Amino acid sequence: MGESMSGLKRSHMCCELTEKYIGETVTVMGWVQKRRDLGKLIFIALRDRTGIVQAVVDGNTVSEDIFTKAETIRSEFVVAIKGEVSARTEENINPAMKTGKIEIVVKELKILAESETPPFPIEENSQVKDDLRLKYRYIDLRRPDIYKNIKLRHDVALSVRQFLNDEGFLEIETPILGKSTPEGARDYLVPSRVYPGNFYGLPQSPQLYKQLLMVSGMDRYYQIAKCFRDEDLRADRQPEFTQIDMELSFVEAEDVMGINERLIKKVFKETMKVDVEIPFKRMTYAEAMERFGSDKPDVRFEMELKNISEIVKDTDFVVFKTALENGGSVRAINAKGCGNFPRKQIDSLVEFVKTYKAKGLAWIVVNEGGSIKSQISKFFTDEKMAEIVSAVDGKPGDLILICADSDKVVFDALGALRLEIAKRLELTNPHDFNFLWITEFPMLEWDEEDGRFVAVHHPFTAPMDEDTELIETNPGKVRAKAYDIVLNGVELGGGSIRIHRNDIQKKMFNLLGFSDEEAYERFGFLLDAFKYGVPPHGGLAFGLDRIIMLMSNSSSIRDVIAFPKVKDASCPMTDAPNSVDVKQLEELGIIIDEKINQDNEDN
RNA sequence: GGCUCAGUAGCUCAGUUGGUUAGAGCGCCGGCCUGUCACGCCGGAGGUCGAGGGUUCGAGCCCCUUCUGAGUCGCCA
Repeated sequence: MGESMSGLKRSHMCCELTEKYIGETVTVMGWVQKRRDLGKLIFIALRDRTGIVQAVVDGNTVSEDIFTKAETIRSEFVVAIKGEVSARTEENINPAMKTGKIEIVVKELKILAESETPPFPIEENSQVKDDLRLKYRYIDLRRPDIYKNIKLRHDVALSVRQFLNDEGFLEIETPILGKSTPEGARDYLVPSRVYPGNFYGLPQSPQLYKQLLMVSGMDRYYQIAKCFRDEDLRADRQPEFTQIDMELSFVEAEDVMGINERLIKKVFKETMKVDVEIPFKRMTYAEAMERFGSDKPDVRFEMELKNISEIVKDTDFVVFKTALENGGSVRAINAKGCGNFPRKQIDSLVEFVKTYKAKGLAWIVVNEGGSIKSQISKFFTDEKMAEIVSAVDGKPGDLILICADSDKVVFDALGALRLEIAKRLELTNPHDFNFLWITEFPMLEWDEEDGRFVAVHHPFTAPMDEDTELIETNPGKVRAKAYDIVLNGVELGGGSIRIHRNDIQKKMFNLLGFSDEEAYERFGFLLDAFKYGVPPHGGLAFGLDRIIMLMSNSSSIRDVIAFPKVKDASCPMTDAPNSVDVKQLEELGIIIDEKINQDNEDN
């Protein structure tokens, strides 16, 4: 049972205490990181969110009552300590501790709460498995590295708010209970009690609301907004996540990008003391695909894709020939210095690209002295082989990897392979922050499954002025006023200038396969709003979690979210989602399928 | 939904060709210790080897099924 803290008032956080407090009486409260009991002398390492300070209980000078109490202390007990800050003698200084030059000589000690032995050690660089950490997340959050991430997240959010405030933005909340708009990601649904059988949709983003706020004349809006997507999880994807969401009136793409460059510069400077150079590099979507096989390239290293279709176009090699005949391409990357990869490693690269639907990889090793070894050399003359090697600037010791297929497969496979090789060779430095804008995205892409165009960004993205004509003639070629911000190969955010003309918006919906009636059914409120004076506007949204993940060099987004979910979107701590009372369901007019009930029991 | 990897003490892991009573470090419990800070020394407890089934004289190890977690592909306008 814990003692009352009455009579004691905390005077300092643990790591506030430095040499300048020597001689002062202070009161600190926190968790016991460690008790080191030397018999008649007991050291207590006391921890709060600022760090650890050492307290010492001297059996010769302290009352027997306090000493006995100190002997019962265990890890993670919550204690209050009042005592005098004292200098450590030279030989007792601990240079590894921020407070290592001082210690608190205990005068009063209260055990405010006892603790069971924690299920895993509370220490930095924990190797404990994720599910256990998440079941006891409140303990996991005591670990300094996770605390640092949560603190960094706070600092970033604060810095963002200050910057946007200075730039004239209003922070405005938008509804969580909204209208389901099943275009794109799957919505989370919330049943309505008042209208049984009807549902709210949780927002995938505040997109429509922020555009309406522009119609309202709010001029500049931002929100640090929770968003929800009912799709499968990944290391960098959670079902609920946070966006720094903004929208501006009377702006062009350049204005939005400019403001966000300055925002990033300020945030990195203030929270990380990192200088980010602005303006960021720009690259069109087409260039990014051609050079890196990705619309979010990691440009910290080269290993660029080279199209060698022209060189090999007359080949009899059936793999290349088929790819080219079907309108695909043959492209290569040069893994510099990897010519010594053992066969097994090359085989594993071949297996790797199969994940991306590539049928295989051709490879060429450039030997010392310039001769080459390749399983495809019998299909090509020495001159052709030399041409291929020189196309990717092959030098002795290099490994050239070639993929032939449809452009999509080649880009996917080689784009991913490039990253995989970089990972194996440790070519990237996580402390380099290499920002990049990707621009001129295609507005639409053809969905084979649905047999219709779908919006690459979203249906409110404006086409580029010079491509407006193409909407009628060649929709697939229309480029959008859309821009993504990419950091070290991770898509941090994206935005666009929106359509602000009703006629173009309707055309867009028609292209996406909606009749006027269907478009009205879904987005009528937006189309109506646009009748009453809509300013040209555009905006952008950052994935806050991903930014913090990269800033903190975390391997998963989970490490920067206080209470994240695991892979099946459940929470091991609270056991959400859970079944509910029949009564609750009845009120909502919901009947659970017998088969589902059966499945749940079987599990 | 597919593929890959993992699951052995509270935690992190080892466990050989299938062969005696399943081990280590840390942690935990008890004792000793006045300068520790990865405290030290002595002693101790702690195991449904994820679960179920099978093969075998014998299974942590082999086979099948299944559960849990992670990564990834699909998916994520």
